[in-house]
Amino acid sequence: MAKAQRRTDSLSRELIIQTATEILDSDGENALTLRALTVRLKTGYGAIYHHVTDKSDLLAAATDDIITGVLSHTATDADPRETLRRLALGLFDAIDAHPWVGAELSRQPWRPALLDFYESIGRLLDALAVPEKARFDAAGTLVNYVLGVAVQNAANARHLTAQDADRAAFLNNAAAQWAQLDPSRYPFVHATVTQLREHDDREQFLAGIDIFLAGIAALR
Amino acid sequence: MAKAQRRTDSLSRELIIQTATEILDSDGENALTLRALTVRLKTGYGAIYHHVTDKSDLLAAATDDIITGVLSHTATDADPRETLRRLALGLFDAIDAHPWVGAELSRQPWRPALLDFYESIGRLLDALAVPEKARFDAAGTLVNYVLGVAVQNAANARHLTAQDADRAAFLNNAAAQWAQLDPSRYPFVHATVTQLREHDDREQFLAGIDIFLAGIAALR
DNA sequence: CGTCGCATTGGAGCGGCGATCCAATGGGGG
DNA sequence: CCCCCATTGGATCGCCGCTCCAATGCGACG
Repeated sequence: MAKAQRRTDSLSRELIIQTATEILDSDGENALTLRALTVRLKTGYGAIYHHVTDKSDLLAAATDDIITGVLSHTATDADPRETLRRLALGLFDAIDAHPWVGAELSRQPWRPALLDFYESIGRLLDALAVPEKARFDAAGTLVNYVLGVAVQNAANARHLTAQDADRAAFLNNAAAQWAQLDPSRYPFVHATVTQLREHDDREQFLAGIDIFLAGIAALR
Repeated sequence: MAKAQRRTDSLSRELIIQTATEILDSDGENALTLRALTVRLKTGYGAIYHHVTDKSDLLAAATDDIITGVLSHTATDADPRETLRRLALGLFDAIDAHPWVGAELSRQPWRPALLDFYESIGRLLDALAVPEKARFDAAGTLVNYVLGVAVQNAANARHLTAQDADRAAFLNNAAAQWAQLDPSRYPFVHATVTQLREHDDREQFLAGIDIFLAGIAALR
């Protein structure tokens, strides 16, 4: 009675990771503090650290969960190119839905979950008849491209929550800034303003995948 | 006499940025604290904040310096593909020498300096006769790839300074871990161990650039 | 059916961070 | 020559991740 009551239902690593994911999804990356976790779980620091070694351990586990989910839910197609597109798009959609995953991958790009992704890509490149010597470089290239997009997405999400404007307003604002650039110094950027305003991140991501696939085909 | 003596030579934004760059280069990303800056500059917090709005402002300025330097020192070649390779390699080398730039770009991917990079790529794609509609996607794809590599580099550098082993030992360690993976579950990764140990990041980066260039050529 | 060991819990407190605030200062313009 | 204000240095704040430890009650065991 002297001290606060002790919870009867048991805490668990899974519950902590799940709660962390909820906080990250609803309030953004830097809303995940241990304080916020203790409040939400109605517990103390010690209980959390008994199940989790680190904050980075926590983030890594949450990220692994998301990526593992993507990989296991990706259907295989007869055409390896189509399977690779689905795999990449699945990752894109997951990172689009959970932008903090992109930021975490930029900190820890070689998590076990990404190793599975890497393995999948390697096999698909094999099916696409990419020569063995080129496969290593090709797989690394694709992973790096996806990683770059992930980081980009995470950064965009950060700016969107900072100012609470929606995506359209954000793009219009960026486009307006681009339009004000000196056309003689930035002819390309200036000419691209319309496409910036109207483009779809997902489609552009897929366009990049297709450029990569076309480039791979040239290696055959 | 009552308070400490006041410096006679004047502080400046440039000096602060330069000192920050020195700390970042010699001791890594998270060695840059305001405390470390005050010690190195023999000054106080107030003096620094009088010239710099933020820590992020400081990092952004330091990053812009590095990237601007790269862009201005890249020679143009008659062949646009070669110029593009040089541009990309210049950026790679700069990020290799200053890995914290990669981490900073992952936080703020649309700094003015990167806009110049984007503009250069756009012009080169024009010179490569890439159709106007495809240029936007192609440029974005290349930027994303370079960004992904930058992030990867920054992460590798972090792990290298954490354990003070050199690069060869680090790669051998990673290769050993890969080699211990279940060959039936990870046939591709398992088969790639040798290339992981022997590969050159710079060459692999360039191989990726060439894959994308080949893919872009197919758009013509 | 006790009882007791120990895995689990909650929270006070530590050191370090970025950032703010303000009194002291001294070089340069009138 | 003097005084004003741009510039300086550091005390201080609030928040962070993390450590430490006393209290607790569940379940194994006699």
